[in-house]
Amino acid sequence: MEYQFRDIEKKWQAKWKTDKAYQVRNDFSKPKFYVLDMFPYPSGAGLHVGHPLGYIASDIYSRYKRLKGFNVLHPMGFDSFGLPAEQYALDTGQHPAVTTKKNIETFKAQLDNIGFCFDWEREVQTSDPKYYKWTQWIFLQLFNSYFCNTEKKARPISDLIRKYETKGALPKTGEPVPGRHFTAEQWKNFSEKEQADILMKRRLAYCGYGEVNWCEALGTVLANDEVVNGVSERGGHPVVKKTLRQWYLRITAYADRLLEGLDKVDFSDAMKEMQTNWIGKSSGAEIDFEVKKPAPALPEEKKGASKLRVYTTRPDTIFGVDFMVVAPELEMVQELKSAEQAAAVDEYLDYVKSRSERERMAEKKISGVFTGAYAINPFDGREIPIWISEYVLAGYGTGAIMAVPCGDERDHKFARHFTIPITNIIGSHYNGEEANPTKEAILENSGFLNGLLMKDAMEVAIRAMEEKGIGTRKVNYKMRDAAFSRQRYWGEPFPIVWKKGIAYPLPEDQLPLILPDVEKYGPGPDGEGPLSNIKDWTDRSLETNTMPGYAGSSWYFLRYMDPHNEKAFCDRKVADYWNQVDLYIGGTEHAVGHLLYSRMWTKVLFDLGHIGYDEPYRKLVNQGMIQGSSRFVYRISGTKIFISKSFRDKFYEGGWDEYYQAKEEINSQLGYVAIEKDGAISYEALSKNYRPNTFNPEHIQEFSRTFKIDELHVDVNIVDGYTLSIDLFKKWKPEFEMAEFVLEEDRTKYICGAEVEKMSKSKYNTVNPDDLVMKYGADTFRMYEMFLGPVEMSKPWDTKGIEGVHRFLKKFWRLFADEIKGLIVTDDAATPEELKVLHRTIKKIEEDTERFSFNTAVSGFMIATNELNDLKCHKRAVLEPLLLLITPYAPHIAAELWALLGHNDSVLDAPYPKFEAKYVAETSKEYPISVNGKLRTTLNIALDAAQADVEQLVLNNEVVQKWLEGKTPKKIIFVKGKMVNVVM
RNA sequence: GCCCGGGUGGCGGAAUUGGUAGACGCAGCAGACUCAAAAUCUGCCGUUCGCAAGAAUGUAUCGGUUCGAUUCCGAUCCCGGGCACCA
Repeated sequence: MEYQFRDIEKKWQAKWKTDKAYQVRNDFSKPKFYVLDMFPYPSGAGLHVGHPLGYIASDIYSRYKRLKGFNVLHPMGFDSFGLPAEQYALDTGQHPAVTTKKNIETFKAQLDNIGFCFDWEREVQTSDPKYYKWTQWIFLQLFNSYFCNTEKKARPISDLIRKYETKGALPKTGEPVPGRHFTAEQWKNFSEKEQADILMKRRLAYCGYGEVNWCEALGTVLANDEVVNGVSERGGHPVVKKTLRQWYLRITAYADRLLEGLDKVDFSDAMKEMQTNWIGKSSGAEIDFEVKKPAPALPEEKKGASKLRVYTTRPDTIFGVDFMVVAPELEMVQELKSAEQAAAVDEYLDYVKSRSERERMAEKKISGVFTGAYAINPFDGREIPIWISEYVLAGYGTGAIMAVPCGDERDHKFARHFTIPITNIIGSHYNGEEANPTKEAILENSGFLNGLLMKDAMEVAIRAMEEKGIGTRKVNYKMRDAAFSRQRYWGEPFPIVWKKGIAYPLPEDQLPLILPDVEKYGPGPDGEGPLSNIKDWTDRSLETNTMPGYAGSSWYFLRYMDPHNEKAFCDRKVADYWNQVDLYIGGTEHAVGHLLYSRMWTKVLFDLGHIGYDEPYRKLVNQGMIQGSSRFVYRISGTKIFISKSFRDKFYEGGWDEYYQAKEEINSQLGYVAIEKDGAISYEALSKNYRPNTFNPEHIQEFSRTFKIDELHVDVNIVDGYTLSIDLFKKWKPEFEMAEFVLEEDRTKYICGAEVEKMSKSKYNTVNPDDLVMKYGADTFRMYEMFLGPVEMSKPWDTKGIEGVHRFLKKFWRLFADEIKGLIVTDDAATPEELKVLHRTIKKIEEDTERFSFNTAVSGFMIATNELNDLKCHKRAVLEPLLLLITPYAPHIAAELWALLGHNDSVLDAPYPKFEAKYVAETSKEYPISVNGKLRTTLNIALDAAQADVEQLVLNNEVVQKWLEGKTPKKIIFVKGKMVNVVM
């Protein structure tokens, strides 16, 4: 009876499917455990070996928890709205729904092949109307809510309306500002449009005009996290700033709670830091400076405000301010420029406009211009020149800064560049060459702050400013509200109707608002989405934008709990039962996108009372990326001659001797002169490899040149390690059919070059899990992916090692069954030694599985199998528990053997073996004995021996005596059951 | 530039967090079985010296704490990831 993994796996997968073995019930009586994988975007390329890594880890953990008696929810679905499907539709005219459906089928087949325990009855697809009905519904919750700043939570917008109707909106202190503040009476007199505009400024999902990241190539806006280095994350197209009507999520309102929430969840430090940096909280002060304009460029009546408000995190440096900088985009620049500086300022503004976001980021040139105006330092009356420069961002703080060159690197460079005198307020901490941003210096030249430590001066300065009424404490965030609309087709339509410029939510009973079919997927007029091409749609005045990719993924974890509910996104009782995701597995690439959005949505749903927790994921594990290990072949340019790697190395890195040697060897192997004396490719080499009808001898001049070597990616699947399979290579592509090969000098192998790169089709370094499952079985594949190393670590894929894991499973099988005799398991009683192996293994596997150390757990199975093999142990008492231990890792082989052992129940629900310490207990132990920390010998010592006896035993030992040379040791150290150290 | 990780054999990686470094696997070498191959099994496998027993040395580099350091501290050098005019 051999290990027929293919038959076994097929059989059990079919059985589990008909038995609905993976069906999960909302059984409130059982303890629950929720394991979730970040669901995939179903791309056309299918799975490669990198994708299942996280799924295998979560699958093992789910199955383990199930054996431990938990009701485990481990669902899977598809993030099926998104750009690539639409791009594909644009190119081919195929409806995204069609291609998406096809891709999902491929994905599911591939996943099932690996034997995951997903309950497909709970599958969700974000592009399914039954699903996006609730995405739209949650959007309406966001639209119909505002963030209450006193309670720090979302509340229904109706509460706000009631407040406006009864109390209006008046400032707590000071004078009301027209346009911002109003009485209840005024509110009632506002037109509907005026009221709607005011409310829009508070809604959690709101529509507004703003600068957005516009990507012309994709024809849509992108959220900040979708833009990397000034180009789009997907496709790398240029991105420009554009002012457009857009929908936004008021995620900034939740900045503090998103930050605080990080303390309650188990994410890696790196992940927490990425989110913290993205939110970018800083505290400081806003300070008003009086502005003095000597010769205004504008007529007196248009002069406007005469105050400049800046934001700073270092109010303690107020006496070190040597100039002010205002962002060029700010309108107040017009008011600030003086008559004689007006031309220079205008010229600079033109220059700034001409520069793209990309240029600005790529070359950080120091540039700027003096406005002609001065600010007055409120404490010493000093006149401070006001400049404009692009290094100050309009969108952060007040768009204006006070520059302290001795303490800030950028200010320092600016001051140096424009030779602005620098005031030193930190004494010897400033060396005149470089700014020093320290907070530890004692202040000098700082008026009433003199002699104070900077850290302490901060408070003193803020208080003084508040007393004078010229400054206030202020917290700022780098994070901006998230752009929430896309001018695309393949996304959720907004359940919004526009009438006379007012956005009305669609009534709930009209959801879902179904995405209509379109004839063409191209953009509509004025940069609007494809939906604007549909007459029926525009006739109904429906919003023509669609929601971005992250809409559906922001709440999907809730839908899995109650996927077929048509009355609610999820029943409250069910949501309470399954509660938070106990374990969430996915890549780090979603750190500042998906994870932040989904945390925000959860908080909103919590605030509005729809669910009972405000963090979606209790623990997050980031699986590493599996990189591709690419292989290269080396072709002499213009020929079909491929040279093995060592020749390329000799040509590239070797000296003249190597060069001539390599050349001779190449010519000798080919049997004709391919490389001439002068290093040119011979006529023969060229003509031999071109078909006569395509090669014109007249072109000989053109072709006769010093040779170059082309480096070509070769499909890793036709390379064994580094050795190229020449037969397969010739068949791989028609153009290689006639290829000639120069082998290594032993003339047996063609060796390829190698490099670690991202796995991708174009680099021919992808490995399809289907092929490996076919060749070695799903169980081997699962265990091998885990064996590769810690789940969190990124590592290059190496197919070679899979043999070792496969050998192990075959050996494991042979503990139970024999080729000739069949099942060889006996009912004999286990020896103490065998029980020791078993219980040591139980302990190890359980600990390793709990702490996610699946690679060492697999090693543990291998060690146990080797040991039992050595002991020739084929006893049921030992093998049965071992079988249960391995079930989460290799469910198919476990199920088969479990059945062979005569069990009728399912191995998936068998009780997990219990570790019993008594079997591994020892009476004596071989102790390492070291002298002065150096290992000298070992001694067998009874565990219950008194310390004095052990000391005597150690001192009497002849090896120890030899090292002591008759001297008495200073002390003898006993390391808790581990070793004994004699200190001289 | 700033902030996180991390540097261990030919390779992937272990080391219960201060206690025999290199588990387990791959690759390699030698051998057994076989007409042969596959499969399987056995032994060796950081470096140096040695026939061997053994000894010395060794976890990026240098220094420190300790009876004892891959682990803790300081400095330096590399590699990976994130952020990048956020005042």
